[in-house]
Parts: sequence; structure tokens; C-alpha cells
Amino acid sequence: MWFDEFKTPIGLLKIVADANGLCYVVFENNKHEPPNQQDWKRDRSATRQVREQLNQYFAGERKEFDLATSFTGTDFQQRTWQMLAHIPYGQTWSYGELAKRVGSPKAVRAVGAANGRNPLPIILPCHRVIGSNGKLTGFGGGLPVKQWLLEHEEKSV
Amino acid sequence: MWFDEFKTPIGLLKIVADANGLCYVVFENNKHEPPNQQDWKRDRSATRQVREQLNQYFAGERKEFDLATSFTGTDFQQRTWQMLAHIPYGQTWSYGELAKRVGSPKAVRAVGAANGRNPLPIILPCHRVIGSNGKLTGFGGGLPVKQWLLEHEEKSV
DNA sequence: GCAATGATGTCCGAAAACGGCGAGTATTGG
DNA sequence: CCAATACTCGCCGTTTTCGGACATCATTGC
Repeated sequence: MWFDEFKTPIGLLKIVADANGLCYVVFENNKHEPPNQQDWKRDRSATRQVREQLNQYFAGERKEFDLATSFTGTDFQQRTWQMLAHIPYGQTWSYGELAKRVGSPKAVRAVGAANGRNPLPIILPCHRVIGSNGKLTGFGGGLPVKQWLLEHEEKSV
Repeated sequence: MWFDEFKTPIGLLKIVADANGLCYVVFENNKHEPPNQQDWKRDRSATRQVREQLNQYFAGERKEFDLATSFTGTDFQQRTWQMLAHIPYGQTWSYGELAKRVGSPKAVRAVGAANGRNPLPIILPCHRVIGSNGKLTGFGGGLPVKQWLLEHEEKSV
């Protein structure tokens, strides 16, 4: 497991990868810290591609990511996280819509909880999911960051 | 629901009817737009009688309307709207008098609000209701129209 | 297993805001 | 002194807003 840290418009970002691909994207003050941080080794080369694509995203020049990923989760979580990638850049879904698309229309709070455990924020755009009343309602990296991301995408649609 | 539009001395007028009778009379720039306009179909024949009687009114040849109507509202609104038909052509009541006749002498502002939602202006002559000090004070189609109607009726009493 | 927990959504009732007003006091300006 | 005007406050039905209760479902921690 290798990691790297670098500065972005929304603060210091930590990215973690193993031999198969990207494992975590971690904010400063991340709500849920990933485990086993002690045996990570810093290595800029292993995460070069991720860093590049994220920088392009922050510059408004990239709207979709193309990266090898490597994360685990329950069945329901995997379905939810993969569905996130279907939300178009610059648009938002409600938690209810997301639940419907995942196949469990009433599991609104469950998809919310799954979103909270999203290992790859920004890459898997959980920030594009908001309350049905339009409120942002929560984000692992803090609500201001969620707002920044949404405004950023709205500007550069 | 069928509608029709035609020009009058006070601008373009839209009239809407269903199988039971007249539903709406709408000015250009009406203050409150009626709902569900998307599934209205234009049909001149369904509203022929309304158009005729309105033209007679504008020509000064008709002082009362005789039309089937079809509108909904709260209990209080219905009482208020029906009371409007009792105001004689060419005369005016104050909002206070109207409130008294409706049975709630103190509900002056309430009858004002109800007047503002009158679905059938001109037919139900809410323009004949003015402030107790003689000022016109408000009209869904705009004060100039209210003034025009009052002067028109005064001329052809 | 089982109870508790969330980055929700819907429903319902209470409370506040909002008008096409009126009457009663100030406040001007002649 | 007399109007005409400006302001305040009570009134009442409707509309909008807000907050709490509850349903719902996958996870998590015991």
C-alpha cells in the first residue's frame, strides 16, 4: 500500500493505492479514517496518474475519471458506489433517486449511510447526491467542501 | 379543458372552460396564473357564448351575464365570489360592505384576498369593489384595467 | 441475533407571514 | 383651524414554512 499527499483547492488530499489500483481518497479531517495507516509507504510514482487526473478535474478540464480502482464493501455498498459514477457531471440526484436506481426505492437512509462510507470521494461523485428538498445534508469531507465541488462543476459545465 | 383567446379594448383575454362551464378568465400579465395550462386545447366553439357576451359587455350593450360556470374554491371564497354578482352594474361597494354582506363584517382583508383570487373577473365583477376612501387599491389585471372598466360602466349606465 | 444508528422522505399540525382593508391618531402645510 | 397625508394596529382567511413523529433498510457494535 502506497500513499501520497498533495495540496488542492479544497485542502490537503491523501490518496492511497495498492497493486490493483486506487483504494482511498482521504480529506483532511475525514469523517471515517481508513484503517492500517501505519504500514503505508509514501511513493509519488505509484499514484502519479491519480494526481494528474485530479489536478485536471480541479482545473475544470476533466469531467470523468479513468482509473484502476481497488476497494471492498458489502454488496449493497458496491452497487451504490458504482451507481454514483452514472450521475452526470454538474447534475445532482436526491438520495431517493439514487435509492431507486440502486433497486431499493425505500432504502433512502441506507444509501445515505453507504455514501458516508464512500472510499473514493470526488472520483465516485457522492457530492452530487443531495436531499430532495435541495439541502446538502452531509459530506465526509465537510459540507463546505461539498458546496465548493458543486459550485465548481456548475461553473465549468 | 378548452381555451380561447381574443382581443378586447383592455388587451388580450384568455377564457377557459370545461364540460360544466366557464373556469377562468385570464388577463395578459395576470397576477395569479391558473395551473395545468399544458393540457388545455384551443377550441373556439366551446367558448363561443362567453365570447359573445363579453363582446356585448365591451360594446356597452350587456349589463349582466348569463353563463354556466365551473370553478372551485374554499367555502369563504365561494361565498365572496357569488356575492360579487349582486353588485349592480355601474355601482361600487367598499371591501367593508362586501365583508358585511358575506356575513363576516370584520373580514375586510380576507374578502380582499378572495377578490384577488377571483377566477372570473369581469363576469364576477370584482372591479366594482374599491376602498372605503374611494381609491381603487388593487386588481389582478392591473389598476388601469380596473379604472377602464369602472369608467366604461359609468358611461353606459 | 438484536438493538441502535444514519449524509432520508413523507405526512401532519402548529405557527408565522401575507394580502386588492379600515378606523383612529399624529403630522404637515396651507 | 382645516384638510390631506402618513403611520399604527386590529382583523381574518389563506398560504407558506417549520419542526416533530414515523416508516424504512443496510450496517455496526455488542
